[in-house]
Amino acid sequence: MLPELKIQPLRCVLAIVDAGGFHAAARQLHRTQPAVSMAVRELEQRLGEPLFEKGGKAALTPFGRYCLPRFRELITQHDRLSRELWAQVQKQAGHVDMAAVPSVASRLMPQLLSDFILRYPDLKVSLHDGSADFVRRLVAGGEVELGITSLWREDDELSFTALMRDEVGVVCRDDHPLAERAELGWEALQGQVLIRNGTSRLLEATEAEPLLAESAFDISNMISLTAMLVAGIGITTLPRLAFPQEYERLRFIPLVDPLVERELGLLRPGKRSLSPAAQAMEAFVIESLRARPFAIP
Amino acid sequence: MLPELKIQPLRCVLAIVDAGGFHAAARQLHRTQPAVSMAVRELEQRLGEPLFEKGGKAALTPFGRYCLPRFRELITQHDRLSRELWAQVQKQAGHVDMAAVPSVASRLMPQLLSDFILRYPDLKVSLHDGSADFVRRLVAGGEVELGITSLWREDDELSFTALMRDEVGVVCRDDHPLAERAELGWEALQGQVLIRNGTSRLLEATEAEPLLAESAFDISNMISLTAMLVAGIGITTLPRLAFPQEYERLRFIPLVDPLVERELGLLRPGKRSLSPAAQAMEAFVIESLRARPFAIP
DNA sequence: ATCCGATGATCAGGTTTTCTTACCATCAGG
DNA sequence: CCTGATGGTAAGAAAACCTGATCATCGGAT
Repeated sequence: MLPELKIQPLRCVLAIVDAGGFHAAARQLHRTQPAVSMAVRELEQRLGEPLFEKGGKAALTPFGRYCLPRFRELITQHDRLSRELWAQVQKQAGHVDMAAVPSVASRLMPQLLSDFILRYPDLKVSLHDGSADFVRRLVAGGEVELGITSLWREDDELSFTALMRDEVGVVCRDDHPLAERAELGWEALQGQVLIRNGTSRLLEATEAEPLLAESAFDISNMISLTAMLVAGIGITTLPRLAFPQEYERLRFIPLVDPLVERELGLLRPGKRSLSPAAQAMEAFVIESLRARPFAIP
Repeated sequence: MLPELKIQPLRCVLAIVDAGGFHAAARQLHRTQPAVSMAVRELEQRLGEPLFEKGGKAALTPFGRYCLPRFRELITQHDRLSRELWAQVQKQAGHVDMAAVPSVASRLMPQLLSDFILRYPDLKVSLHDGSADFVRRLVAGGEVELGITSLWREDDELSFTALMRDEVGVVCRDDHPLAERAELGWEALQGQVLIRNGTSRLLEATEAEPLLAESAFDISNMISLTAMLVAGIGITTLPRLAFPQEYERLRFIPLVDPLVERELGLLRPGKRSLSPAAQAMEAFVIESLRARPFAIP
């Protein structure tokens, strides 16, 4: 029952009024004059009421005058929306919610994000950080679109792209007997006070697993963990990227027997797609991390 | 550069989401399913970004979720406009500005307007009143769309439809020598104190014109005029419709020699058209006044 | 496992809409 | 009375759109 207004004919009406004539409007719209005429006529009989006076000149009827500002308003809204969506698609606007494991968030993301906003100055980024499982749940639940984390459980809802290797090593104070060693095997750790942490599960299912059973502490908080290490209470194992370089007295000694590595990479929803802004971020992360040491090509 | 969004495809997207599937949406839109599919695909490649996930189910992409409320908003605006214009055309909304000569405004319009709003309960009317010339200027200037008045000068910008005859008569107090006469010729008025008024020009170019030269007063205000008549200061000539019936002591005696009449009718812009509401009023006025005594068929 | 019903996607075909080209009617100014 | 504007009109071409038939996939029932 209600007439379906199309945008183009309305634009014609505006052009006719603004340009002051059918010919001028046609030129402005890159159409021919009859096209404009017919578009208007079609619109008029759809509304059941003429918009322009019949006699020669392009003068609005009272009804036309009534319509004009309303047409203009609708077209304005349309154009605003069109521009807005276009900006999203062109990555000139938008928002990415992402998450990363703490080591990545603190050691890699600052540089990466600063490069990112250089490339996409108009995109906004929110970065959450938390344990690998936390990151996984955020991505799976759709609360963030991307995660940078280590994979530990396959999930066919999610897809993981490995990007970097991160080798596990032993962390101890500089006055520890092992501190000057260039590398270690797991036997060297036997009998040491080993502090477990969130990354210790990387040792599971390796030859070094027995060590975990001996460990006296399990500290998940990084601040607490480093405090204990600095205090010389014990040693721990950490991936290199998680090793807090800013503590001068702590040393990182690679564990070579067994060689334990975690794979850091990008976690994204498996089948579902990403917002344009997140697509940009995804490509950017892959490109950036692939260009770093320890990258997985 | 900017994509031109059409309303229908947007409506498709909403329907798919609301109905939960392409088939259901097609049913709801009275289209076939391929039509819906293609409309969406066309929209997607116009935007350069998919709105729905590819795999089987009808699930929105993040971009689709972003778009959805905006699409909904634009469609709402469109429908509001469509409904509004439709109401105007169907005379279920709108406004008429009109003007009438005082006699008409006070003697005919009350009943006419009350009938009008019964027929068109949702239309609003503004009624101005003033001299015939004032009414003509309002119509010519576009300040009102319709006037009910007497015509005295042809104007090819305006068009006049005669609707009623209104005969001129003499008005005097009930104790005046002429008061009991059933009709008069102009000679009977010679020597009387004649008060001119705004309608006296109707006598110009008739045999009675000499009377005007003798008249001592020219009173345009109706209240003042009746006060003078009631005071017995003189007599005047008035069209019957302008004769103030509510004064018991005043008498109206038709002037039959010469027979002077004014033609009351509807004045409207000549070439230009009327708003839908004014069209309704125009037809209603013509129909109403044609059905009255002294009508001009 | 297999069948079945439901989902969308795809494609050829025709219908409708929309545009263009060419021509006509009217009017104003030289 | 031409001339150069205005818009309107008609026929054919192009584009957009819709339909009907068909296909691939998936999930649940048997």
